[in-house]
Amino acid sequence: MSKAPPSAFWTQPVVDLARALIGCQLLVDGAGGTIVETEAYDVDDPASHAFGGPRGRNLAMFGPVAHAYVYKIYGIHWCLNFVGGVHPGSAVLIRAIAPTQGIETMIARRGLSDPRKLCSGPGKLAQALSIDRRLDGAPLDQAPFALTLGNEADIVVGPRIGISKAIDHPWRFGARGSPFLSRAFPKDG
DNA sequence: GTATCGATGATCT
DNA sequence: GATCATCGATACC
Repeated sequence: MSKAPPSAFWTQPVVDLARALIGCQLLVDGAGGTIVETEAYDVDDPASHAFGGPRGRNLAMFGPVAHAYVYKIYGIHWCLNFVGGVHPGSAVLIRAIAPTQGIETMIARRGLSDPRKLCSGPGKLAQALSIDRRLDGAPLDQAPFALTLGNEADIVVGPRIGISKAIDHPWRFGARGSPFLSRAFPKDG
């Protein structure tokens, strides 16, 4: 059976954490599935909201690990991050999930029936899992969150998506060949 | 298949 | 006023 991550899981380097989260199961109020795509954002990373120190919306990033950081982007979409890493201010963006539980609920929230489009992107999964500002700073080991460790051997790496700074860091991770990724990886095998 | 663009609001200069 | 860790609709190849 699956277990919740130990505290040491969260305090490993954030890039390692992003890789380790691939294959873990994430449920929010009973809806969700297997994490198939993540990105790491380090505290000294110009592309990170934490760059420049704690202020405004990024305060949750400097809070305790194993908590959520949720923000709104482009005035429309919510994005879910997991706070973790060696230093305060780093976090992992959850970019895509393979839906396994609460699929009917997620279909209703998204207004779509194609399972490949339910959670294949940060804004999409936030809508499918009903993520919004009320979960900013919420602990991941308590309801409505339920996170359990998983295994994923075949992981692909690539540059992060949608950023304009530090674009060369290969800090995007995905389950190779998954049909639930937000986009294909550049040099997939 | 790829390219471009509008929505819509918080944050930053 | 510009930018933004996005998405979906549209136009074109």
